[in-house]
Amino acid sequence: MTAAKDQRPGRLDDFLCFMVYSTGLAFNRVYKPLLDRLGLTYSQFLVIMSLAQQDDQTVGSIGEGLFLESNTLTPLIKRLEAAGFVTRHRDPDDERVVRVCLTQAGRRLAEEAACLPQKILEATGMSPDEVEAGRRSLAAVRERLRAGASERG
Amino acid sequence: MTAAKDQRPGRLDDFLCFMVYSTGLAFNRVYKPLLDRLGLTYSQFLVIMSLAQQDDQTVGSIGEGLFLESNTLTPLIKRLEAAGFVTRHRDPDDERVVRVCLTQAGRRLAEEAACLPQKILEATGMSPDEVEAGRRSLAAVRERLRAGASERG
DNA sequence: TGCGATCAAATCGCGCACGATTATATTGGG
DNA sequence: CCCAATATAATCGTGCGCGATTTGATCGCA
Repeated sequence: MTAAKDQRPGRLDDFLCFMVYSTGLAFNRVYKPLLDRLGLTYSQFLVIMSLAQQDDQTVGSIGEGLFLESNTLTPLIKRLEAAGFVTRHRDPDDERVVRVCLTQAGRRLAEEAACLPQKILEATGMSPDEVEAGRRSLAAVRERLRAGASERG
Repeated sequence: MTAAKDQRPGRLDDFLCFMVYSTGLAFNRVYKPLLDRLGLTYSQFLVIMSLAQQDDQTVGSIGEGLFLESNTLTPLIKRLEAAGFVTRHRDPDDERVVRVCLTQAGRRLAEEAACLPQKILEATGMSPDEVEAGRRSLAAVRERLRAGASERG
């Protein structure tokens, strides 16, 4: 049994927030060598996947899906443009808006990259049920965290 | 029902990796205003918690617990030192090693900060069982990801 | 019509993460 | 004992995240 007088806080692994944080690091480390071969960072990969699901999006709508804002996305998308994977154009109907589209090279890249999440989960040896259970748990956590934020903000 | 001919990849929310990533962002956003009042970033908070659990650690042992290396930790810990929360000293028995200790101010800070994870989870309204289920799922995911990495690396 | 309010994106500064390299100390084999 | 191998931190460059601010376009209303 645990010593009754032990006043020290629990190990970091006992915190859900740290588990999310450190699992994120672990995912990044698995993705990195695979994405390096495609010339993408993980965040860039997400933008490409978002555009593959729905092309010709604005910076704002990409950000809604990824929970990021223009301060993060603008330079990231410019790097994707410099690499030849996307194009950026002001919307003629509303010059405030920038529309982002996949190039042909971007679509080829998206096809190559689309299988990565599946491949990586298979390589971990987890059952689809295990994966789905974790995903659903986290979706609930994220929803709760965001709900609290919108109450206060 | 879903259209049979829809070949597009699933939404980002269908990926476990993205769920971990975006839940990490959501956690950070909840923690940030609270940690700002203490003058800490989330990573600095983790180092303080690690030292509260076990004081007088080396940079390396802190890194083992947090899954980080000296390239990330050295500048971070120097900022904690500049803020007066920790001290850094070369170990006289092995001058390669740097030992990190909480100051009195650091211990006071740790006491204030220790309740944050609990407080935040309570504020989300999730049941302890829900939280623990998510934590365990992720622990398994992280373990699998790290096991795969050590096989290859 | 004019003009302030609003909105979208971009810009800026800071602090992580992390690969690659470097500096310094310790260890071990001949 | 010496020197190569190893170990520990530190340093450097790049790309996020993000708060705060700025730039420029659109909207609304008097």
